[in-house]
Amino acid sequence: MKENKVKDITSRDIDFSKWYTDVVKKADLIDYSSVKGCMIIRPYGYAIWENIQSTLDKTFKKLGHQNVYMPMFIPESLLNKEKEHVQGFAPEVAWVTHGGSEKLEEKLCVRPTSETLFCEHYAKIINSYRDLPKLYNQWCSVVRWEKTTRPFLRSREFLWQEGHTIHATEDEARLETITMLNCYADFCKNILAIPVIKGRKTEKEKFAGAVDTYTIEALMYNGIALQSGTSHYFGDGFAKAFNIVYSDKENKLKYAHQTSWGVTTRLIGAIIMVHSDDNGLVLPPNIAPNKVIIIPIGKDDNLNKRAYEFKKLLECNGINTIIDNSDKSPGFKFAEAEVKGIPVRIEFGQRDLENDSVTMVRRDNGLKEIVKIEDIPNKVLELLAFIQNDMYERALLRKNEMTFTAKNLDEMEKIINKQPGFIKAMWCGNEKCEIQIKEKIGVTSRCIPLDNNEKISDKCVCCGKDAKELVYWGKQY
RNA sequence: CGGGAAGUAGCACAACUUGGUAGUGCGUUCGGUUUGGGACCGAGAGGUUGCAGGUUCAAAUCCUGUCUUCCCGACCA
Repeated sequence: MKENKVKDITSRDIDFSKWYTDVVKKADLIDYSSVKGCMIIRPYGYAIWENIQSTLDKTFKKLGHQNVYMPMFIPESLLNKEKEHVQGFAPEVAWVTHGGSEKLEEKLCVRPTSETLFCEHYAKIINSYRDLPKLYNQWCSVVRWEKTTRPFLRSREFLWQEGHTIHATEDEARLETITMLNCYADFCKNILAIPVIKGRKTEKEKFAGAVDTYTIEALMYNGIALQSGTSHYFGDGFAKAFNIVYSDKENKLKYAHQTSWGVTTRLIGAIIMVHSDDNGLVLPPNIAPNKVIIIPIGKDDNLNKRAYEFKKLLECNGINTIIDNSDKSPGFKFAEAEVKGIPVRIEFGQRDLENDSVTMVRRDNGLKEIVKIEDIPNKVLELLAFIQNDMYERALLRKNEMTFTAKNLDEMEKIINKQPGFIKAMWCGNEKCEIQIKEKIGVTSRCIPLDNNEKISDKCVCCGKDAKELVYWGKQY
């Protein structure tokens, strides 16, 4: 490996946690605020979120979803309507108890999630099968009073989207749940270059109030798993609690079936922990706010003029480009561009121009290439596609390398002591084993994979009784 | 929420042990010289030492509380 070119970033192989916070700060993604766990998302960090948002929003709309906005306050009585749901969220909600100096008659919870608000609304607007389905989504922030906080991975307020849909039948709702799970998985793969495991959560790990919770699980560089998105099938549980009924074609009253699904700013944490390196952020081209940075070397006016020409040329091809023509030294600019993870750097000086060429450098692997000026737009387009693809392939390879199998607890323990990662192992389906594995080995069930029928063994990894399912286990953020 | 560490200029740190009114480097501003991997010279600006109490003639320094950050656990996207 090359020497670390960036000052003040701890090596990720020496102290991964420290490295993560260093990158977050040095790339200028966030600043801390004076309230614990509440971060200021800086312009560069927010630009990444905006890209995530706009890409997903288009996909949602293509699939027929509409955006709405729900209030941020939930009356206590409303939150209390669905038992499991309250129990799951009550420990971490923030309450508003006063308006001005007046004590409120009923305290208001700051939404940790909006199921109850959507349900209350659906109960009002749904009467007939003709009113179904409703495919709503909202972009907003939610508040969960976390004890331990980390930028992007766990903050007390975070940005997300929450889709809430309601359907006439179970089949239709289940299809929606899986459709959205696939939508997230495809987004991670194609846009964020992050491979994920699609799966179902165990009873123990599922969302409070859900019949089934589906998840996409990504593996970070250090082998720790990150739940990166969830999609829930609610059955008619919420419909019963909130009395959401409709008249079907035979004029019989029926309960509706619901789903909800969401991804959060945590995805930014995933991008960092999957792709970035000791020189800072590495952004997949498809999500990078700026795809190219042009750095003219020297202060000749002509260099500047050419830089703007190149920028214009690239932007005509839809490639966001910035120029660094400050009077910092070239080395400084290179390092700065690397910390920020800009996928392609174009550098040129008088020497290059005399040969009608520029130098292009890839952020992901540092490879340099001399490119003829006339080839610039095509070459950049090609490079961006290569980078996107290579970043996914590298992440996939690393995920696969860090995915192990175990037939019994001893094997599990050996694996986890040597190198954290995903551990595939069979499970009998009994929650007692799940708890025991967590207590003894320190890993939790991540998911029961959807598209993997492998049989590691006939027996449960924990109790040795007949195995029912393959489970991905791992340490998690 | 438990266990540990830390908070002094934008950033990294020194001064704290032994109380006497804050310093270094980087950055920043201005002027100049530079430019192919974090340039150089000169001049300047920037601080009620996280906050609140207490001890004292006197507190960055000692004591108490509190807030924030980081690390390790338990809980969660």
